[in-house]
Amino acid sequence: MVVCKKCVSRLSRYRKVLLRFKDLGFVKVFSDTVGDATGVSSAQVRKDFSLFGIAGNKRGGYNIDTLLDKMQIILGKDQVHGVIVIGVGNIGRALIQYKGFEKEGIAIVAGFDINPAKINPKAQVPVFSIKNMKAFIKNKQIEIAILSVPERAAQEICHKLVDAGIVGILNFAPIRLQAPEHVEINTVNLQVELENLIYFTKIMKKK
Amino acid sequence: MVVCKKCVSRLSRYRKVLLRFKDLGFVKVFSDTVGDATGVSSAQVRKDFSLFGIAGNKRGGYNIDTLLDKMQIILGKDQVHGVIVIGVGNIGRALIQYKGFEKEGIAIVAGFDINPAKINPKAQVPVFSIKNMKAFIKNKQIEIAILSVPERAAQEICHKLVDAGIVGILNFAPIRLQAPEHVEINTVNLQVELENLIYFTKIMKKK
DNA sequence: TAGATTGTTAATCGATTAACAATC
DNA sequence: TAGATTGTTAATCGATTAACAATC
Repeated sequence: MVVCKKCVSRLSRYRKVLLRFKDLGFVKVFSDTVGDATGVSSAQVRKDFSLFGIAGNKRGGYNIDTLLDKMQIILGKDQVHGVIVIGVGNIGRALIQYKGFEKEGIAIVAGFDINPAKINPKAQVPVFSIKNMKAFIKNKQIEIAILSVPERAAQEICHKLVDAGIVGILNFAPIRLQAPEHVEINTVNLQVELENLIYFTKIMKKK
Repeated sequence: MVVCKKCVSRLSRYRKVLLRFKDLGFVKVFSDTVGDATGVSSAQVRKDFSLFGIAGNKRGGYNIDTLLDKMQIILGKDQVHGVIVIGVGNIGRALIQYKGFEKEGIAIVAGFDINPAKINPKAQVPVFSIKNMKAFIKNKQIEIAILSVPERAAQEICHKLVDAGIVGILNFAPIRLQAPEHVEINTVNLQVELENLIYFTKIMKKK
């Protein structure tokens, strides 16, 4: 088995519950404990750990601090990752104002918008004109961008981002972005999520 | 094969591109066309269609209007679904203000918050106290809720929602919610998405 | 008719789980 | 030591793709 998106997402979630366990004063955990807390089978937990080169002690489980140290490195938590937000509309503004990522090594460092009324270089998280985007990305060596522009603008801006050096995009526009192989794109499509819920709740009622 | 989340999500996406094709004046499509536009294999498209009981014409492809009519029904677009937002913080407010779902039969009809400062029953999308949540849900027969409260409050409110009759939850809190079998939960975890991008972009650089 | 596309079956692929030897 | 848990291999499960008969 090779490292896939799902594996990394599970790793994120393992880390989350391990931090909580540590907070509660625990020192070690078993694959079973972590599995229960994350809704994953214990076999899956062990397999994931071994996939990422994380070892435990037979009979002794896993030491939480050791796990967290390893995960820290794997998930790049040993450095702060600057992230920019393109499109300061409803969603974009929400993400810029959200403070929850800071302590997790993810810093939203700037927003960009085409609308002059949105621009505010003096704000805590400054918002600049899209014209300045490329220079900013190159200058600060930003690698990851959150794309929250209207659908019609998304593909063009995606090209510009890639051109400027962005290699990871969290896309909120409801389209499949075209980008080179080396660019990683995760799309969050809220309408699809809601339609999914509507479908399954409708089905449920029929039963 | 049975209908799974992925299948329904693909159906949503097929519908999206079909609307665009129709807009462009097309009358019929082939599994290949739809596949190309959505990044899915043509075999998958045909399989999905047949799974949802949608038939085409051998040699003649699929009629777009027929497809859209069928999908309309399957995805519950023949009625408006009222959705409420619990927690009017950054994300919650963004969703309440977002107007994009309206024409898709998804209406955000109210917000709820525990903070009196957030309450505003006169707004276009009114925001009420959480105390009124249960009565509202029962009264308006709301089935779907978007949960955008802080992590620590999420599980308790989830229980309350289910108790009031909610059967579908779009969860933005970074935890695995516990709920009865019949309740459908989709979780959007932005931190996990970003950590995912960080991991894969880091890997890419090593190569 | 000839050619192209659907609809479905069988083959493949990948991910998850079961099982158990290794071992602390 | 005896018992419990890891780490890994084999088995299973489910989803995707290939292939092709049916047919418009």
